[in-house]
Amino acid sequence: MLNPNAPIPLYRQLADLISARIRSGEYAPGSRIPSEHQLAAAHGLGRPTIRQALDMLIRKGLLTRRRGSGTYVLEPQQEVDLFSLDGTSASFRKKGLAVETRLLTPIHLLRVSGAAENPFDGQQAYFFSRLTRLAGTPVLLEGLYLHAQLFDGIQHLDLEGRSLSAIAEEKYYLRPSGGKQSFRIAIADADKATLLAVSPGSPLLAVQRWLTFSQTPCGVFSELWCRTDQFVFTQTIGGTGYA
Amino acid sequence: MLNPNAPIPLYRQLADLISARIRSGEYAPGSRIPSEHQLAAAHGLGRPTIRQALDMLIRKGLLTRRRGSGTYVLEPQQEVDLFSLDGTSASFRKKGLAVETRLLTPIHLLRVSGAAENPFDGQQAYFFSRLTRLAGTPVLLEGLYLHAQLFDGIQHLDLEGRSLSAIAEEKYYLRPSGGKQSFRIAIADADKATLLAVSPGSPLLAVQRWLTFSQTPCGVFSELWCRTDQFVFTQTIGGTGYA
DNA sequence: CAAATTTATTTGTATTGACAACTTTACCAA
DNA sequence: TTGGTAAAGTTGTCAATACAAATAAATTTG
Repeated sequence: MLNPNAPIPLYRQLADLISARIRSGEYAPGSRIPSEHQLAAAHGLGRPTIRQALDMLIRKGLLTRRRGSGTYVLEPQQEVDLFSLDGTSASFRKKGLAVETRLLTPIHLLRVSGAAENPFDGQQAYFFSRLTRLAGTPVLLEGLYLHAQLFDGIQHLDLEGRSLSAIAEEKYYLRPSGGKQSFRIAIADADKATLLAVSPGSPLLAVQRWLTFSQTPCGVFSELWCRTDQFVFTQTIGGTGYA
Repeated sequence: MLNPNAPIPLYRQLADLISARIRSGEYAPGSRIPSEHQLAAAHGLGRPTIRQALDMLIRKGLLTRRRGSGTYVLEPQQEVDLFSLDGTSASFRKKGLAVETRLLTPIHLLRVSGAAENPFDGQQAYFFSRLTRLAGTPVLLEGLYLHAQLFDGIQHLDLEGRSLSAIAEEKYYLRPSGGKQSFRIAIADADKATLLAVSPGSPLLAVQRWLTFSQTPCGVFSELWCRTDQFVFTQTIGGTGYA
């Protein structure tokens, strides 16, 4: 089972094993996993090593500990999709509403200019835009800029029907390490009014987002224009970042 | 210095001591703190206890470790204030703009009713409201609801000039473990228009926020109405949550 | 003097052991 | 049957010890 000669430390291997048991349903949400002493006996490890493994999973939000009682599996938390709508489209799908996202501008490399807030100003970046409809009504317009070197070759991939965060993680091994976002009320110009089916001059929620990757201060910059008369822009906060 | 008979565990006391040394500048950003063995000798503690203290500070983003080299103080990161404006007021202070926050409604216990999105609906909760001015112009109106049991006795504390997150942490040992927020465009009614010095019917950014504490699904619910014509509502994302 | 090697230092992993603090279960008396 | 107490079980804190892996400093060699 656990291999002391492998380069991966034992506590890590155990965390992965327990994580797999959670994922497979062997340790169901709400259930209590074996005690630290039991796990130590079962795996032939010391209790501090068990605790290190469990500490990891607790920090990832998979488990919680109750002193005197045991260690319990938490309900799965929805992972925040920072590339787009966050929890919003998932909650709409739960309600059975049709969510449809279509590319407006296919992804291509361009030189960004005259956009002071865009971190790629004066440089090349990949750009694409898309429109999301909710039960047929356009509700979200997005423009995304991707770091040219980090996402080298992405224009050859098919973006339709794929989550950009999945692509970033699976193809480029990239996970955002943090970022910044801003919110303001923007007034719809003629183009955006047409795309979002509102009157010119209507207020739209304008969101800008800067995503940081570990070695890159800004790897993704996105701008979203939302019709909050049609839906509520919701977002999960933090998760485990404040424990 | 450290008191083994105090109810606070030694690793916690040490973390606080090191944290205070960082804050006072004794351990400057970029500098290396004493080694784990040195700290153990200096405080008469075992190394695992030292490591527990340092682990805490590393997770809070104050320190970083380099194997074979030592433990270093990180540049201060702006801590997200989830109780209010996030990074926004700090960035305004940096620009030398006067930020003034005043209580409108003093904190008191009330029974919440007829507010479907308020998690305290049908229950008692502490409530207070405040107005923030930027260079004299009202820009942010807030209403905050606090869990009656979690914040027992808070009405006796002076809230003026104190950050609610500092109070929550120092007085109640509470840190949010996560939460949810929503954004939409609201239309200013007469009251809000007066308070925020806009015309009735003007669009305002309406933010709702639900903060979770470890044993309490919702400990703090807040509603904010922001004039984004006067400032940009910005927010740091995640930080260490995705590492 | 520069490069290579060795030594010292420091963090990373892992162990056995002990006691404290809290929760749960079992048992007994009213 | 209910309430109180004791025992058992479990996590939380803390220790001493040991070796591995990486980095930094010192020493040696060309």
